[in-house]
Amino acid sequence: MVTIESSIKVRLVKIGELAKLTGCSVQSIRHYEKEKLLATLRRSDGNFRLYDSATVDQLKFIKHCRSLDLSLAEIRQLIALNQQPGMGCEDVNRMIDSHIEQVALRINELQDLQDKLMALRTSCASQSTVKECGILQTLSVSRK
Amino acid sequence: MVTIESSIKVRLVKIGELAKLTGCSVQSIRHYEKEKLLATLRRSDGNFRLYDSATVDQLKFIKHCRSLDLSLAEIRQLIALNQQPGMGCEDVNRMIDSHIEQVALRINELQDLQDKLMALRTSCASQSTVKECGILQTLSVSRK
DNA sequence: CTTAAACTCTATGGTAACTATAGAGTCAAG
DNA sequence: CTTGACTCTATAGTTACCATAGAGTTTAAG
Ligand SMILES: [Zn+2]
Ligand SMILES: [Zn+2]
Ligand SMILES: [Zn+2]
Ligand SMILES: [Zn+2]
Repeated sequence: MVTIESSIKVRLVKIGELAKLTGCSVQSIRHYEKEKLLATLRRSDGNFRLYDSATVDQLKFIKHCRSLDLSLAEIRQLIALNQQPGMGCEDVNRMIDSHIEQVALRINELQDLQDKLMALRTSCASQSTVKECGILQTLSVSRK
Repeated sequence: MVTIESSIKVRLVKIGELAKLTGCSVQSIRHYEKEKLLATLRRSDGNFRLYDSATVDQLKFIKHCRSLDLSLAEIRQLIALNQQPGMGCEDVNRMIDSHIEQVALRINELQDLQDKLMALRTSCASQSTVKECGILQTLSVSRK
């Protein structure tokens, strides 16, 4: 923790403490900076990154988005939108809708996969040899 | 297509035709070779890869496995097992079981995600501005 | 004041399973 | 024998990081 004198006193934290405050890793934070999701406004004399509490909140926002599996590109877009408070939010809605759709698609794919895997699994009688293993035999036959 | 004279005549295909026969991309095939899943037994005088029908089958096996989302490492293991016909096939069963479990876990994760996304989506009244968008507001609040 | 632990810096390489180039060489038909 | 289609190797890019190396900084204790 570092306290800097200017017109106001601001509590600044180094990257390790920011990581603890938000539950992000230090590498992630540097990565977000490289990807322009998070700015480092100050550096110490020795070139250490210093963050204020607004940045802590910004990173929490990012983390929240990531927990919903939004991509860094999508988060970047949300941040940009957030800076246009007067605009309509249809783009936000569209993004979330499309995300929901992607997730639904993926769930369906995986469910199909699961069904196929279960079917495959039943083709082996547990006490079999490799030569007679129904799983390997099934895998060797191509499907249409 | 190339026909080579040895003790037997063998029909050999180049990589492009192998790709068509199996539905794999040419790059995938070369990638599988680099990853030791598929051997190139012959080359033309000009160094083109030439494949026989056994290799076509081998690639179909790989493709079938990939359609079940088995990793290349797992497929490599299955191929190795296939070459030990006398052994018990418990390892095969274990691999499929563990795969099924992974897929189930992933489905659950995605379902959780889906629920959160739907809840988030309801927080926006469609005709809103960015400043008042419930989605952005929700994302700005960290959860415990 | 000095030293050592703990922290941070940049840069680089790795992950998985490919896709997409670039630039050069090969093959098959006309 | 030319030309277009094909193939070759090598390299970079994809995604969101993690891991490491080697160097410098900070801070607390001695
Ligand atoms: Zn998305
Ligand atoms: Zn079996
Ligand atoms: Zn697996
Ligand atoms: Zn909205």
